[in-house]
Amino acid sequence: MNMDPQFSGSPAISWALDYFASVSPLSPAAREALSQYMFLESYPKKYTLQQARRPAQHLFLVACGLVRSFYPEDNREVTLLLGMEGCVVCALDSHLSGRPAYYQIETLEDSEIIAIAYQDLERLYQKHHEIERLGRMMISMYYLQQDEELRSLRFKSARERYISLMEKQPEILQRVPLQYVASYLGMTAETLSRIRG
Amino acid sequence: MNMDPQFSGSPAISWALDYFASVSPLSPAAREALSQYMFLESYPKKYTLQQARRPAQHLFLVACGLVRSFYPEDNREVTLLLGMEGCVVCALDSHLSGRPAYYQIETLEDSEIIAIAYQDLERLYQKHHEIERLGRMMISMYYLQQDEELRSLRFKSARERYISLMEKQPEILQRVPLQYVASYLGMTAETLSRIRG
DNA sequence: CGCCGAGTTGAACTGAATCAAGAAACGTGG
DNA sequence: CCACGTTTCTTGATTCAGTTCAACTCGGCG
Repeated sequence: MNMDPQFSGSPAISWALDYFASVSPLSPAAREALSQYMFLESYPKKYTLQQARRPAQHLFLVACGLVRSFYPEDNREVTLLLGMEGCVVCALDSHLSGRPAYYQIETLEDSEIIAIAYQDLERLYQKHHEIERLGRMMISMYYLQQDEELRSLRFKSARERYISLMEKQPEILQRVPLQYVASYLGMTAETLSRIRG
Repeated sequence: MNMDPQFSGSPAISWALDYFASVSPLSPAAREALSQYMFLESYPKKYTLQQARRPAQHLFLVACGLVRSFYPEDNREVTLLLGMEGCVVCALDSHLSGRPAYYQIETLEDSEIIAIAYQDLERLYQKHHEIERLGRMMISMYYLQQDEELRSLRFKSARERYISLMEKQPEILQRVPLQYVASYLGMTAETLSRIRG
């Protein structure tokens, strides 16, 4: 691995590249090409990374901190995803469909975020077969996640969904305001509160 | 396009290749390579293409007829997808995760099905960048479909879901027994019956 | 005919939403 | 450090969409 900071970037970016390579192997050339288009930035709490109803421009990787994506449906927000360190968050719907995003994305804590422009990503896909594969693997992982969520909404009760979150991602319950957790689990804040009691 | 039947196969297979190429362009070489691994077969009504709790071996493309995939959850089946002509149906969860499939897949009418072995597909992905891209595009489409379903389950009432099916795929209501349509829409057969009245 | 699966209809039940009011926790400025 | 307003969380009473269970109808088909 090339440790020249010009190419490998900050430790956060190098960590992110390692993460990508663990999903699908990357040659030094692909790794270097990818690193050219990854940008690390800091954002304060409550910062909006992606505005709903606008086309998505970037994919985000949480290096540190916490973000959520949500539908600003009606007057009632519905949280879709709570992403902690190591989580990729993006308005995939917009990226894939080319239409404006349904989702909005914002930080819940001060965060370090790595951004990649979709435009750059498209070019990287074309140029590097390995990166195209990485893209395929990543979206496959998202598909599976969604699949599980769908199953969970269809078959599990509110209480069961809460219990399975407690088992799988207990940290979330510590760090995220309960109202967001509630809508993430597909229930009202009142219901969540009762379940916890 | 090579019309030698050895390569372009039956009209159904050639149609399927055209469909794939419309999702993402395929060079003659990639097209020919893909065609080598596509097999057309006829199945009677009620035939099980994919057994639940077994690893998925094939991806299916409906050339003609009608199939459904469903969870054989508890004693109560839940239909996930009703696929008519031109629809790709597979136990993606199993293919992507490597674990046994949750889904079961069966024909609802006598059908002509094109099958591709996942094993062959993997090799094609590695060998042809264009096919890898096709794979990425296809799964992206699935992701978006699922995304919409999730939104629909979260935000729409039973009646609204029925109406939007009537608008988008009215043929389904003609061809599929209502009990399956009901669970596809995430409601009981009784509820669907009341909504229709 | 009479059986059988598919669809409809009715009555009672229930999980979760809604509406409303209070209690705790939090941050900000004095 | 406390007082204040604001936001977050809890608790209670009521309502509602959709489920469940059970009976009944209809249209084939042996």
